Amino acid sequence: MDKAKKARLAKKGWKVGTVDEFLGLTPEESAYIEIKLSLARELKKVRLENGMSQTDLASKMGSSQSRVAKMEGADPQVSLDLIVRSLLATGRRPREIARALAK
Amino acid sequence: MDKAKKARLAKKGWKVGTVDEFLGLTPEESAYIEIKLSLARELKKVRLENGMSQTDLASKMGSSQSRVAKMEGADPQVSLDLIVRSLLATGRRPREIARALAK
DNA sequence: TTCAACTATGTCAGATTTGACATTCCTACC
DNA sequence: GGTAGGAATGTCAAATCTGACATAGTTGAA
Repeated sequence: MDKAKKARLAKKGWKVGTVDEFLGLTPEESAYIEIKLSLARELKKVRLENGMSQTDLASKMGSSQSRVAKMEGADPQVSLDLIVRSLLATGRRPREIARALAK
Repeated sequence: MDKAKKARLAKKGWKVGTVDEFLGLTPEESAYIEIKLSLARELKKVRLENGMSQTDLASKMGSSQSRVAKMEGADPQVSLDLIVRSLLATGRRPREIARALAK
């Protein structure tokens, strides 16, 4: 089982201590994941605030529903780039993205 | 000539108005580039503060000198992911990255 | 329950990004 | 001049990410 799979399991509630101690992540790795999770949550929040479905957002930014689902789930196969671009597509400005990043 | 090439030229001083009006970028595209530029500048700043060469940083994060140069130059062929991971590798924490992102 | 809308998950071919390498450019010092 | 260390640029095969699709799971309303 690779880290990606482990991370998905961990996300589903199979967490005992902190994520990084369970997975044996370096501080950099877990910080990276935290950033991704923060932005993923922000994306979902913004989308719902605007009353959009994942399909709506996908077409607005030229992507697909499944990829939006993966973004919001902070899937390891989704880049920070894509999440940031999605936030920008919803109208979020860099400053707001910055605020969300470390939240 | 594609946008990537244009952006590289623009960076070299061939700028008249704002970057986005010269290149005909959408607000989202230029916001994305601004973010990348901000983090790229931060990376260079942090590296120099720590007295490291590009080669030093590259080996510290398992990359190569040329890629570090491209990160600092906000090259279109470099992802935000890589720049963020580099910043984390230098010891920057998410909150500090957030502050740099919109600066 | 059935239905419909929405969301999650897995897969894949094509696109993009990666580290590595070679090469060139730029200073600064001798 | 020459030499050396650092930085920029271009290229490429391998790795990673992407949109699209199929499919399965979830939710809520009738």
